Amino acid sequence: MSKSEVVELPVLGPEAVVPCCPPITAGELSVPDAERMAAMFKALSDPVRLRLFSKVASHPGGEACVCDIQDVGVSQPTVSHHLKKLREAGLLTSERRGTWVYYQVAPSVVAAMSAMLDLHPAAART
Amino acid sequence: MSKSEVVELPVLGPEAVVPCCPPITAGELSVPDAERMAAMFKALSDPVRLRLFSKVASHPGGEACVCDIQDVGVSQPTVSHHLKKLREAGLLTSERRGTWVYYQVAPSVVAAMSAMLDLHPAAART
DNA sequence: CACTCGTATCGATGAGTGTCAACATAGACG
DNA sequence: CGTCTATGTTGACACTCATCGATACGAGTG
Repeated sequence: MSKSEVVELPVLGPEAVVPCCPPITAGELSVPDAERMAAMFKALSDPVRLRLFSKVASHPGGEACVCDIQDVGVSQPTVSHHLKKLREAGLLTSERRGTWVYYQVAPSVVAAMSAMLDLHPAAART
Repeated sequence: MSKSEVVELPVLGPEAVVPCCPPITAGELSVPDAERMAAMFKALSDPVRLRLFSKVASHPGGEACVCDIQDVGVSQPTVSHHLKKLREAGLLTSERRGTWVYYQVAPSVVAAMSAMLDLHPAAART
């Protein structure tokens, strides 16, 4: 997991949601922070999207072709629609290689959630 | 309704949403797990709810009176509606003490998120 | 008991969302 | 070029949701 240490800017739009947010228990969230965090949670608030994200994340290298993950019980346009939403939320990135399109977990997504939730502060400090 | 009993919600069944879920990167989520996790994320996918939750969580003892947190820019019925949703999602619990109603962060909510995200596995395995 | 304050519920409404069928686009291959 | 496969886009529809005003309930207080 050495590559996920990098804090590079992925190919996100101008309104990427992921890089954000103070710990949730540290104090009252500001309105902009709350909106950013809510947008991120909203992207994961659908069971189909969650399963798609999970399938990509659990694939070797955090990368998967659409053809590998599209069996989630909904039609192909719906899969494409959900993948687009995950992309717009900054949780996934996509790349076309030949015939197929591959989706990757955006770098430092889980780490951003970790910071946001301020988990195990004692362990994190030491 | 009883006096101090606030546990009569018909919507919140025996299975609250929070206690759940394998790590998100460990493998493909099962459909029931995805639905549970999505419900939890959905409860936090609204900026107003996120700020309400944050206000409760950042109060001393993880507890706050509604009167202390209801200034989030929406009307009082809307605040009540959002608090109800957070309650139904298992993220908050409520208790009436005299005139005021106090909301607390449900135990092990953050820990559940931690397990779900598979953060700091060494520390989380305690 | 009447009045007031804090909180929950109801009903309505406008905005948003998940889903699909149909169509469009892009690359591979003959 | 034509065609096949893999994804994305569009338009429509049913459904959910966030919000509010009005109202009800519950607990103190005079």
